[in-house]
Amino acid sequence: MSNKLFANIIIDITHEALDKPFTYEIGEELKDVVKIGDKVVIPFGSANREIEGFVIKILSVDDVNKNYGFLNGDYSKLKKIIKIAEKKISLNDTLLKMALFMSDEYGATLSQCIKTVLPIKREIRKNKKQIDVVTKYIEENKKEENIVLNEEQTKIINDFKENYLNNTYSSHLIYGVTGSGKTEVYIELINEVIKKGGNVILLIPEISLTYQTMTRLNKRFGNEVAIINSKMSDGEKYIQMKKCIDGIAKILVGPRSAIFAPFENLSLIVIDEEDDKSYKSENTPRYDAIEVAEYRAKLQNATLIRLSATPRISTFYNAKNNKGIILHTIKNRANATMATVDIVDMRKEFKYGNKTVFSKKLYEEIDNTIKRGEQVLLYINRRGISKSLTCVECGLTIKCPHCDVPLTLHNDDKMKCHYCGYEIERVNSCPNCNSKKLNSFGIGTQKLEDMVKKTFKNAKVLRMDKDTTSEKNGYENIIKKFKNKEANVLIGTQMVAKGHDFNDLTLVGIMCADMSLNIQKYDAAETAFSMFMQVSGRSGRKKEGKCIIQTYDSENFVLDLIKKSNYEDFYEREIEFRKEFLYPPICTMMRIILKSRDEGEAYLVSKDLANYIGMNFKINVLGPNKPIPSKIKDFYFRIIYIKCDNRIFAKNVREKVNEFIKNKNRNVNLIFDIED
DNA sequence: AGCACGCCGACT
DNA sequence: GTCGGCGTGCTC
Repeated sequence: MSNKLFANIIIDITHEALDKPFTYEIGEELKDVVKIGDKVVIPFGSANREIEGFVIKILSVDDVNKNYGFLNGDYSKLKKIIKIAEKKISLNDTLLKMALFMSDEYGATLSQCIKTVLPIKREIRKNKKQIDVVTKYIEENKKEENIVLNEEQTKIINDFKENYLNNTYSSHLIYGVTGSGKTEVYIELINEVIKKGGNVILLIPEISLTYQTMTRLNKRFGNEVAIINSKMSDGEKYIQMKKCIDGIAKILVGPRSAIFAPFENLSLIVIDEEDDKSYKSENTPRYDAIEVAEYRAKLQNATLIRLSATPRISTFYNAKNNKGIILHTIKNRANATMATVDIVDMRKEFKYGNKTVFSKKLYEEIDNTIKRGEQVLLYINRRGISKSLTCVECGLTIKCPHCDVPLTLHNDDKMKCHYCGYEIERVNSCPNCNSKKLNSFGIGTQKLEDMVKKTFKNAKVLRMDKDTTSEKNGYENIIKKFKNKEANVLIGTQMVAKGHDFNDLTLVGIMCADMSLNIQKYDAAETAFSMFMQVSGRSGRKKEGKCIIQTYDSENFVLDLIKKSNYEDFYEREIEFRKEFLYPPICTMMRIILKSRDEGEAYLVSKDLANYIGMNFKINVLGPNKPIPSKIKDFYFRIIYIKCDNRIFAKNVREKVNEFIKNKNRNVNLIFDIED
């Protein structure tokens, strides 16, 4: 009787009011089976419908009496666990702690955070022909690479060996220009760690760096490397995770979700290209993988290393001001030359009668580069400049019926919504005034491809964007083709910017810099600066290279500093701006996003809420505003920004805001996003 | 989230 | 009388 066991369970329903543990009895037959982290099936609610939940604590009779004194030993009010749900990767103590951390930090339910922390979402069919994807990288790379490290690289490695890789937490930034050999440094450090039996997580930006990172790591560490990415199936992911749990793999490489690797003996977390935007999740919980990495490194006494040529402003600020990050600088460009940058003013081009998308300078350089047998990369920021259709007579732009964005014209004569996938045949007359005079504005990757082909008859063009990389190896295939010189012009969006070394790539064209510079966000300059630095860095890795930036705003300070390729001056200017107008990292900024099926409701409740915050807290409230886009998949959005002194204050506001909305009982959802 | 309970208007 | 609309409240 007295040796009954109970379990605290987080149920798999995402609702504020249900975001707490429920206590169930563990029946006699399950006593030896149910463990912390297990997924179980339980009866819930008056109808006892069967739902799933995670065991987060095992309780004795005493524990239950303490918490449920009113039961007076009558446990019949507590229901029993039905069974254990099918086993997958289970939730260990470290993962559970990370889930709790994320729930508290980012204001999502614990149930959502537990699901985020577990890499495999669905049941795995026991298919015997599962392939270990790592082998493909090994097969492709049998040749050895001879690496000679320079003085700066050697010094950093020796420092780490002596001081940091000794089983206590410390946090570092390795800041070095493109081509300064940061990769060689972290490979050496990984080597040191696994020699001592430690495990390593290496975070890389989503997809784009996978291929080159894996080929290099496999050369050095063979089958001790495991990998995950979002294009892999659950079965493929499972194989990789299992290798980590069984100790076959010592290193897990992957995007932000790889921070949840099931390693017990984690000693090192490396974050490559730490300023990459993909480390911050855009879905609930809106976690920053670098913050989670910091938490985990502290928890497991591991060393945390970030690397970048253009670190986040906040990272550099914390490193420079001794706020917990140790700064290491590599000054030499060890194995690459620097491209020269030219800024071309498109207003002048237009004035002198050039109405094409290529400035005279860019035209000539593309032509010359192709003639020399070398390669060209054209970068285009697709967001906002995709080809849309507008009526010349009444001014109507053809929009998606479900989202507040124009439909984009594609070559197959379809019009597509880039937010929800909605698709129609190209319309021939204006749905508003029936006019046949529909004009397409803007230029996307496809149109640019057409123009390049038309303008340069020797051009062999490859295009890399969402459409051409959707299949599993789409991204890698394009990179390989370009490396093999099957094409001499590569056109692409953000995804072409990252880390590839093409020996014969000597010209980079940034087609329209203004689209990145004019984004209405406080960190637009930061994002644009790193993007341009990265793209221009693709030029002249092995030979002398050029970069041409086309803009309507040639006096912009960001472009001037790109020309000088001076991150530190950029940092100084940017941090002054953040201080003057109070933005992170000087303050903590929280975005409160209201989401509703009803536009009026979104409007009214957001006004109410902004008012409430302004009345009750001494903080800066901005908004409510309509975000861009303000409607996605038939949900309407409003957004409120608040600026606080610190994160604790922001979290306190978040709690009160949740309460306020709950009591109002209105038909809106809240999403929180914290930055500092 | 999803189900039951309960209080009101409408109806064979 | 009684069927069913949805507002309110609870779930170990």
